[in-house]
Amino acid sequence: MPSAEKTDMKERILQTADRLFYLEGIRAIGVDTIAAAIGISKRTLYNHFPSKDALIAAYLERRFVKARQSDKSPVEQILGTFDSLERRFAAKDFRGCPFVNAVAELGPKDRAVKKIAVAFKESRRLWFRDLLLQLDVDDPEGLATQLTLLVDGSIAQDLVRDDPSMARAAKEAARVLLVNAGVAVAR
Amino acid sequence: MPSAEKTDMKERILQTADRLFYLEGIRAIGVDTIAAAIGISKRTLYNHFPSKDALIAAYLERRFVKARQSDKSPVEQILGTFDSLERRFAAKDFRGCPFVNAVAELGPKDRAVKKIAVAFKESRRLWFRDLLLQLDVDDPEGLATQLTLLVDGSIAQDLVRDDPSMARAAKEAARVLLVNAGVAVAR
DNA sequence: GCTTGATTACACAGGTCGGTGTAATTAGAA
DNA sequence: TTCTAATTACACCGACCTGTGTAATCAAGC
Repeated sequence: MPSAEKTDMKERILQTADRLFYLEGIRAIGVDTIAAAIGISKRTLYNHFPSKDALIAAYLERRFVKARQSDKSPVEQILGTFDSLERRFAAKDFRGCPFVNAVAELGPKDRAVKKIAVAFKESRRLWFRDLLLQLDVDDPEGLATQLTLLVDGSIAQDLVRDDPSMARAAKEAARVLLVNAGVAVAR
Repeated sequence: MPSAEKTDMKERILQTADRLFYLEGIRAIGVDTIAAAIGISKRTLYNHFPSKDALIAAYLERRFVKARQSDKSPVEQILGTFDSLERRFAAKDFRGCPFVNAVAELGPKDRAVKKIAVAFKESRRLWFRDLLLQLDVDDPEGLATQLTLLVDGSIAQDLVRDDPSMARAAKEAARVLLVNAGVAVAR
């Protein structure tokens, strides 16, 4: 009973599923493909996940990474978000927001997928909002929402255009919104 | 040889394909489903379209509607875009941007789909840019890009959240960007 | 009435999909 | 060694998919 390898196997399956689901699409990748890519039998995969739906759910939950702590200033963290985005856009393995893609792929009926997608979007909005609260702006809730629009907008645009500069355009717009809210932004 | 009905048939197929592809997803809908929904045989569908891929292409091209003329002021047209968006969000048959969804569904390899998606995004950016040119702003190209980020961002957010107010948040941000560019915006 | 072209029903090919059943095999723990 | 649990190979199921072949039917123009 290799307890270490058992979790490793589950994690290996998840890693491969993550890569294939994200890069090729959830509907485009079958369980056989995932098993073959790892070099395990399909039976083993089904010993760790009861169904493909469960694997999809685990994939999305694993993508739901919490925002990390940072000692940078709130403004730097907010604007730095778009620098990170630009770096991710430039990577050739970037293919949009996995949650938006999953909702688009699986349709409006899949309540489970939509639920986690909403939770993810809201968590990022709250991350922005908490930073804005430290900046004493008038409407942190509304401004946080607007920043998420710029994030998701640049992601969607880069997905179809393959143009990482969309992140910089979003950053410029974010800067204008911050300045308009009375935040002192280094130029 | 019903020449009028022949084109009607092709249009009827396209209308049904549009509805089902958009609402349920391209991969989720088979040609049998489309034919059955119209009440025609699958053979008839294949008499009008050589393959499902051709039907998908026709569907996307039909979605590529040119921007209509308007006698409203450029500012009203720009901000009115977000009012239209909010109305579309509120409709229960709204399910995101068909081009972004198609790219997300069909993967990065489908060059044809990506091409028309890029063309659509660029046409909307140019529509914004031409309006901004009439307003004599400093950087019409960049500002037009930023406006498209707000449009696509609100679409993506509404897709997962089902929250039409995202359009209003985008409109507020757009107003700030316009004011910042020196445009006189009615308040 | 005859011709012509569109449409029909229907079977079917060839493939992929998610998921299961089963018996053999492996490897670690006792 | 012996027991146990994971993994393996592999066949198989039913469902769905895109696409085709065929022969019959229908309707309109001449």
